[in-house]
Amino acid sequence: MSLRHALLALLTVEPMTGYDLSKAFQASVSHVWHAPDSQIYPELRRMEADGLVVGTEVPWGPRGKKREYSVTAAGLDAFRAWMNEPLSYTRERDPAHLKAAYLEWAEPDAARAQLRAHIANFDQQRTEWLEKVREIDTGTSTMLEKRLAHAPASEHTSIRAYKRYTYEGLIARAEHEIEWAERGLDLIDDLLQADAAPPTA
Amino acid sequence: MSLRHALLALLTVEPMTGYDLSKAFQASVSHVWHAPDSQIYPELRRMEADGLVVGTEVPWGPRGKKREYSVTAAGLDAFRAWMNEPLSYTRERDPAHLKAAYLEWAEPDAARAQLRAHIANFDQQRTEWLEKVREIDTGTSTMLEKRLAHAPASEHTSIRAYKRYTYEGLIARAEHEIEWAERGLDLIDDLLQADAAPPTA
DNA sequence: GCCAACTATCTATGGGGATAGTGAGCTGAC
DNA sequence: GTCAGCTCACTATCCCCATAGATAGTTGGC
Repeated sequence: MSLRHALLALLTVEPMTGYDLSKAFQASVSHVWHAPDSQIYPELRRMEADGLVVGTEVPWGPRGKKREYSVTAAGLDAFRAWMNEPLSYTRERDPAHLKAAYLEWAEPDAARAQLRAHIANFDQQRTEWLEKVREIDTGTSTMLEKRLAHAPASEHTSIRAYKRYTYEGLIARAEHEIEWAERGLDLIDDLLQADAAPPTA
Repeated sequence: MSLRHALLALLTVEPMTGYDLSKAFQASVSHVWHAPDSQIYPELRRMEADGLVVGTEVPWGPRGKKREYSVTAAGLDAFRAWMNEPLSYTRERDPAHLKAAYLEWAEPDAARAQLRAHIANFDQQRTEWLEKVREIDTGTSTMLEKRLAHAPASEHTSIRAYKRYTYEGLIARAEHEIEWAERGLDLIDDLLQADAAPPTA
């Protein structure tokens, strides 16, 4: 139920079309939130029906048009309300750790491939987040700079700090996952070696 | 699509009823996988139709009966196949980090409550996983000991090692999340202090 | 002037999962 | 001997989301 809030979060920065939002999810904010356009467009309609956003037709080229959504006062209220209410932590599903717990069933090569894929996945995430932090620091994050432009100067430090804080946490998490998978690769080797040369004691 | 594999994983240890599986998800394996019984029973039926498991009626008390499912050879094949094929990493949704990125919208108290809830959540997980590791080490994990009883002695080291490895990773992750949230609490305080006493430079 | 690539929006279908309820039998404590 | 609490199984509904595909207009390069 919080695609809605993710959309509100992005729209607090500036009015956007469904397409813009879809791009934003695909690129910058992926791995924090993601949604296909087939989910975004209808949700925007619903949000408009609920008075959280208003859509206005904007000409696009000679004949084309697009629909740009901006947050209403009610939308801001809803977003603030969500921000002020605690999250409910639902039990998660974690296929990677599920598999790890039963790794003895996999061929050693498959087990290694699995862990390497884990590393590759989080290494890519890590790279993305590092780039985000760099953008925050150099002032080249378009979303952040737009957000700052609409906010009083007194809040700039906080806004910047929270963004950085978020991405730092994600980087640390990615690094932790990489480390864990690397220890797993070592473990596989150790177990195979122990197997090849059983204890002489 | 991998509730099915989670069920297979548990059933490789020993035959179980839907109720047993539901309990197993609620207790021990929650946070790695979780499913309500309303999902489990129909899935077991489907798995039986697909030949992955067979259910047998077992008497339970004078009049009652229960349906115990055990994995078939085809089920073992399917499980091994899944173990040997790489996971597809889908983009995840992370409400906690989404919120963190927009923390300036929350009241300071709400922000603190949010982070404290984050800490409480992962602290509880951490406690659970630590207990799991303790059970593994002391041989009091019923599931693990049953698994070992059915496995050749040569594999005992690996099985034990992979289980431990999994839980260690989860513990480290929980600790990382706690650390991150604690840094967040400090950050909130710092930003409020800076606000109260603006730079004199 | 045409084609490829991109922008923009929408619909359909199906699976997975959350939530909530029904109903039956069993067990043990009081 | 009965009531509370547990074991066991199943059903219904609704939402979220993934995937895929339809459609139409725009822009830029060759």
